[in-house]
Amino acid sequence: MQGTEYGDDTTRNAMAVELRERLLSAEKEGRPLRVYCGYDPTSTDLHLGHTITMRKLRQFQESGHEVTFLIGSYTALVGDPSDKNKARPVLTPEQVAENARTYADQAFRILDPEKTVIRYNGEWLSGLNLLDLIRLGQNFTVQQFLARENFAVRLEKGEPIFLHETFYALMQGYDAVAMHTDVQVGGSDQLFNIIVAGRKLQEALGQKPLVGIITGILPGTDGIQRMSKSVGNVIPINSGPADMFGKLMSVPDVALGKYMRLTTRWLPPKIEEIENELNAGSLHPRDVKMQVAEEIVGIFYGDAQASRARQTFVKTFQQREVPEDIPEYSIKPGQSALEILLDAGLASSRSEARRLFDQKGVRLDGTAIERGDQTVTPPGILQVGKRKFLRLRLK
RNA sequence: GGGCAGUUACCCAAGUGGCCAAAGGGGACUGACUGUAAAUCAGUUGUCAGAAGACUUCGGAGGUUCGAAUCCUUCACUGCCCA
Repeated sequence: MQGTEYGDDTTRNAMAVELRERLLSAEKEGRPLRVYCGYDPTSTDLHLGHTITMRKLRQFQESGHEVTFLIGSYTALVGDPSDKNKARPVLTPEQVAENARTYADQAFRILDPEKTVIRYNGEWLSGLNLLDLIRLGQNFTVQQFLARENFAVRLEKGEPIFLHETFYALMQGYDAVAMHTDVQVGGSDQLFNIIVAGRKLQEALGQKPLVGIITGILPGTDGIQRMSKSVGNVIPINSGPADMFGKLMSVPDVALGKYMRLTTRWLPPKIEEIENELNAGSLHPRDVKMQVAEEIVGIFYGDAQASRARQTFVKTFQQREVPEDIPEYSIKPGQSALEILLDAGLASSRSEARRLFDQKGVRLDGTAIERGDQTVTPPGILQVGKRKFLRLRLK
């Protein structure tokens, strides 16, 4: 139960007991537990936050249980109200299909492809008719939904809560039923969907209620808010080793503990020791963060890449050197510096580009270019801000 | 269905006829500094323009006015109260 987080100890203990019982009974029956976690394809990228539950799934996998990576092709059409205080814009089936396509590949950076079952909940949800939905709804009261914090908050603030948002929990609960789930993994924001909706529906439909494994929530690069695409604080799995390393380094120091606990492979005693030394001042937060970054990049890209990413970071940002892998740009004759920025996508408008020049944010081989209408003679390295580089050359 | 309130830039939010490209906060960007792309401090943050200036923007459309984010009409959406 390491790295889990329930709202209260009673639930936690109950779940621990149930998990133990379930493991025993499954063993007697000679079958593996059916474990799943669902992911809604609301964007094309999975991010670090998603990987916490994926690593839990991996643990079950390694103990020989049957793990399903469920893509919420149908639930994504509704949008989970759990992770937001606002209604989520409804996605079109085309968008969902597009996003779903990329998910499985990314998931296999963590999960064992041989042992993972991939399913889409449209499989069974699309077959429900109105009567089925009514029957599902008979198991819940409006009060139960209004008691949920995110709905309560929105109600309080006078923000709209659309009826279809309440379907989400029903749909997810039905997923558990459709797959005869023994164990469901999810973040603590899923507490209601898992513990209330899933278990209740299973019981109502004559199944043994599942055991919920509730994991902690990873804050995003701002260090405070939960990592989520809509907040814009994500570290995507596919961001590449160097970029992932950098993004990890930009996470505020206060979030270090959570990152160590939720995303590294380190064991609790090691983490505690690090924290003690941090508090005592014998370890530097920056150095710890570097270790964390290297560890996490290593999980996804391997140790060699991780150590290269670290070196690149040190060179670029600590020693202010130019990194090795930078995009090239071929200058056209007579092209001004401003036009290069625009054309290379380093500025989105002429005004923005001009501001960068005014703020001395554009440098050629280390010397600031004062005016955008200057022309530049390649070869040379054009730097915009601290982290954008362009290797200029003549066409 | 009826009554009332509201819809402002990336987000939150002020502004109720000219001084409004529009306060403030958040975010983002740039710089300084540093221990890091953390923290802190300063600046920038509609577009086009080397300054002056011009143009587009305050839910949509239309109107009143020399002049509108601000007034009127209408449409759409949201909340609250009543049914």
